[in-house]
Amino acid sequence: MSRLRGSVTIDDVARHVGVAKGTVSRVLNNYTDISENTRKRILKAVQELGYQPSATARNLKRGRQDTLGIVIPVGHGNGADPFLAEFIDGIARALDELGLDLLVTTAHSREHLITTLKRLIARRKVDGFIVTRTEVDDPRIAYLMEQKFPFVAHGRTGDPSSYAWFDIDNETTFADGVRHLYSLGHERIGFLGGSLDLNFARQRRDGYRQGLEALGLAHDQDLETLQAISEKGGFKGAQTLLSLDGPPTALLCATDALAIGAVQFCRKLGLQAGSDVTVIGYDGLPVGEYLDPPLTTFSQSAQEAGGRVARMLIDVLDGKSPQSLQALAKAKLIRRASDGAPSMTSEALALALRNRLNQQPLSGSKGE
Amino acid sequence: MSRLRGSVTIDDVARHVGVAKGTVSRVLNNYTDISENTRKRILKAVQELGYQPSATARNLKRGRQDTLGIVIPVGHGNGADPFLAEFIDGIARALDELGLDLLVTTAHSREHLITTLKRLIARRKVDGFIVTRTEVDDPRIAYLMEQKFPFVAHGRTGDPSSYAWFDIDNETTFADGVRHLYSLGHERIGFLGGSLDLNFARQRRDGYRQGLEALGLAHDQDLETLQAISEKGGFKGAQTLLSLDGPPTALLCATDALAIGAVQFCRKLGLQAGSDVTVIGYDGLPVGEYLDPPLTTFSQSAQEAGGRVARMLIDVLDGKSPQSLQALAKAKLIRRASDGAPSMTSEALALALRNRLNQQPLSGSKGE
DNA sequence: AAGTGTCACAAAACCGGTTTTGTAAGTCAA
DNA sequence: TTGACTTACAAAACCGGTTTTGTGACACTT
Repeated sequence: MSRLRGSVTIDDVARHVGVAKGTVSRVLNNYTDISENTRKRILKAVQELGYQPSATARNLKRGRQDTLGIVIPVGHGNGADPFLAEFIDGIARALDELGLDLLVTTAHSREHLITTLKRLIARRKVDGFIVTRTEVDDPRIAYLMEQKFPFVAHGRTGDPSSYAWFDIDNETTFADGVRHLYSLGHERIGFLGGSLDLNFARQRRDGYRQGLEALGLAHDQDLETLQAISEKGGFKGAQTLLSLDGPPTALLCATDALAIGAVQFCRKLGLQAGSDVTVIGYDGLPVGEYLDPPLTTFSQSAQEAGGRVARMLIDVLDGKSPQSLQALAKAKLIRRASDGAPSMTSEALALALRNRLNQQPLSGSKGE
Repeated sequence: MSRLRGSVTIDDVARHVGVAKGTVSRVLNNYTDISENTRKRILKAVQELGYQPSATARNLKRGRQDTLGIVIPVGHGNGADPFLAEFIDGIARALDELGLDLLVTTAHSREHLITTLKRLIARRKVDGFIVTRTEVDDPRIAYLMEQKFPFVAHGRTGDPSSYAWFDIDNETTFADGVRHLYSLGHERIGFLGGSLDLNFARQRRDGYRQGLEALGLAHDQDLETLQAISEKGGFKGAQTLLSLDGPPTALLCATDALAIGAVQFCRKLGLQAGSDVTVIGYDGLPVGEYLDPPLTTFSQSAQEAGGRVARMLIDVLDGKSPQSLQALAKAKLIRRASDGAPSMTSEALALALRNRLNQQPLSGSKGE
């Protein structure tokens, strides 16, 4: 595996002009102690020979890689996360303007996540990390802080006080969601969430509770269900909640994937999402617009978030204090057609559901 | 932006043991001319000090980066490509096993694509490239071949004879699609494709034509439409084809995004996809399963393709001849529910459509 | 006229590894 | 016993840059 690309080096340029290589370097790095004449000759030679400095050699001396890293957790669900794809796009765009690059690796378990982090740090392949999908008690963040290695988190952990992060105000967003549903006329509002290990899932659940409390609505533990964050999980969650004696007339879902599965369950029972049952998601996935009914969802621009986080990390590398780099954004409700005033009360819904279920016993989940 | 990570160097290890640093290097690289005793002492010190070699320094000498690059075209559509997300996952997994990493950059125009390629090559940040979404006449591939820089393409170009590639047999797949539709009873089969600059789009169109010919069906140019590869494009394409005097009873779409838009158009007109009109996509997007109706589609494993391509690139770097690294795979039809026997003839469909269109004039496209 | 700066560049050190070259000590055959 | 090989390692060169140090030529004071 040899990669002996016989490319032009700084020595070639120096020899071509007849100066020392240090001089060439100084010209290229805009030092002032070079005569105009020499500068021109060197620049011309650089042009002619098509010289570009080797990032590796430069990095070795500078101790910097001009490369940021991101480790993506994969495999604990089905396929890649559409949010992350746009997020990475946003990062790459921001970095491109600064001449930095992004190293992407994946990890399929918690241990592997840390192993990969360690390897990249030890080998000095990156200058800093972007951490996504933070957990309440996140081993990656613990490790990076312990190592004092620069990073920025997209999402917070249980104690977000001492590192840089960018996050959505999940609590407020979900409290707003509850308020929105209440204003539509819903009083029994269900929450379909994900594992509380994930910080955003916990915050969204908390926001849901806060929303209920602010409105003086009773909190009913039965109206909360936590599932795997996937369409399948959404299907099961909707099944759980709608099988209650007093089913919710609206389902606030922690992600679009959950909402999509919930809508599917409704359709399976012949319920119209948007009138018989209201379903709201979160993520603003483009495909939501093409579902039936088009999905009402909270949206943040993943691309924008990526750019923002990348720039924050660069600030950290420039020596800014991480504590001063903490920002909260709000998600926007995109109303499409899966929400609306309830067409029946919880009691009527329960009755309708009982009839359907008797007619048509469930197969448990959509199967292949 | 200083990154003076005071980490352990090979000199520290050498001094700690009392040997020359070359000796340490030889131990770590499994040279045989080291006594068992010395080897043990060095290994112990490495362990104790937690030494890990700097990738940068090693790369400088070796002239190799242990890093592969991928440049993703973005921005000429809406958001990130879900296929690519899984594809990258597949690459990253394969590379992880070999201790290599993946550098991801994005480019938002043709020129930018080449600029980025040039920069990465000149700066020697990567050892080879993976090129995706090949065009019939692809400037990236032309450039890489001219530079003799190692790469593997996912997808072919007009002349795929002299480089390494992995591709789906688009022609056969789409010819099979036509055969499948014919066997269901369809005789007027439409094709909803994308720009012929993209090689896969062209091949799928060609496969469609070949399928018709093999079955002795007439080829009607009106039954082909090319649109932007997006849900919006699919919506417009379906509108175009179904507005014909003799509309197709089945739509073979070049991608899932197109199919999703086409199904939306059908729904808007009150047509049931799967009976009134058959729609088949290509990509096997997971979300297709949760559409109404669940989308019938051709599928290839993006993740598998990523792994395959990564391993091919490593073979190229190891010196294998690119010509010997060319592989064609087949996509599999995943039958869900958007295809079926036609419920009406083309004439009946035309009549039905005319009535709908009079009742309910179109807004042109789905709006916000 | 000698001392002092400045200018513009050369020369060399350095970053942290790998690889080549050199060599003292031990082994073996003649 | 001596020359030829091994063995096991030290020393140095090298990768391609950046940065520090050194220096000759000239201008400018006093």
